[in-house]
Amino acid sequence: MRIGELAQCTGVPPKTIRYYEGIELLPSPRRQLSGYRAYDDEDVARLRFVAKAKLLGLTLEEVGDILRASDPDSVNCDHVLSLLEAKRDRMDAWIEEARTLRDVLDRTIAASRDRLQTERSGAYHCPVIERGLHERALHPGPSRHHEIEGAEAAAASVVASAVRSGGPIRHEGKRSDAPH
Amino acid sequence: MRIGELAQCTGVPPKTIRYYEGIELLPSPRRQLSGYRAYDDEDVARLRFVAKAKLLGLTLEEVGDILRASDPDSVNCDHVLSLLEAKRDRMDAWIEEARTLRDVLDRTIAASRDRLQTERSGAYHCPVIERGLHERALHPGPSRHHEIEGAEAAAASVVASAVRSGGPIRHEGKRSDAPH
DNA sequence: ATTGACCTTCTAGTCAGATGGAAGGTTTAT
DNA sequence: ATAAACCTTCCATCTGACTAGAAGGTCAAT
Repeated sequence: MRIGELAQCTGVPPKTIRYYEGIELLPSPRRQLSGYRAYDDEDVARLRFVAKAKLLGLTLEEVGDILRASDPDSVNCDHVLSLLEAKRDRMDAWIEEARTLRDVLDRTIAASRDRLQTERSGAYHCPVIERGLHERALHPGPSRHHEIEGAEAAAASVVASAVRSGGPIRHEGKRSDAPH
Repeated sequence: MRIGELAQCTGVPPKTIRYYEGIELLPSPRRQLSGYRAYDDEDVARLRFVAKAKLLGLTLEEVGDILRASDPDSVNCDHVLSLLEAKRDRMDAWIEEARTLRDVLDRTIAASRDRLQTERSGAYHCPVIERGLHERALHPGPSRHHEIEGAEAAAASVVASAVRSGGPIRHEGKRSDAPH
């Protein structure tokens, strides 16, 4: 079986398979006379294991630990289980922090909206015009997001501790999980 | 005020301030005759705003959007609020996914432990010896983490969808949030 | 024979958010 | 005078998990 077929039947792209080999997550396979990588059923099973472990939230490093520990009759399942348990516990702590952060965010939003609410009264309200007419000459200071800037220091420190410990702040970049 | 003092009173390290300037998150400040960057109170306010927005979970790009939108009388607070709301909603979706993933992980652990439990019976049980005595000759197949590999496809697909949409799988690298 | 799909290695880039260090200039205090 | 502390620019590196592309070799079918 060549790399394309392995990719096909595991859902892991060829590039990624070579990458895994490069970081020594997977062993170097035999080669055909042509130089092409030759895989067998055990490779399929191993790569499927890697893919599934990854789905369960293990990092490639953790998966590598497991594979490398699979040597002579070591207590693999215990190792796997303890890794999974550690991961679960970390996720627990982590979801907790995320919830805290979310609530602080929500409270900040509510507070800010309240403040905005008291400013604008009528139906046809446009802050731009409003400020153009009344505020400009009176308060030529820095622009209005100082309102937001005034969020309580207490809240900020709560968030800080959440963030510090590896919180859920993350930008959704382009994540192409679909193989190929 | 030079960069060190700005760093001191905002808690943002000099390197990071220069980095922010480099990515055009902060404007290039005036320079002293010596070439040193010269900051004033507005720079302090702006950098504090950046730091706080970051604490609230906005990315630098989002913060940059806000700062850049702070031009001529634009509806800044609305912009800020909608960004924060979008962030909060994303976090909600995301905590939900994390919880799903956590539960799948937990169920997998429980199921695997059950299977292990049925294998080992007595008090002084060592899988290594056990297998050495009984299993080796009988089942010379691939090692035991195929047990874990057998996690239900349904569960895996649930996790897959969680992961695909930018789930909480993340390795805690060294995050030094403490300034200096 | 030649097209096209597949394979090889290698280098380099992506995302976010910095951090480390080298080589050198300035300021301040003793 | 000189040492320490601070500043400058520039370049490289880190995290994790890939992905893109170039330049070229191999294989199956028409």
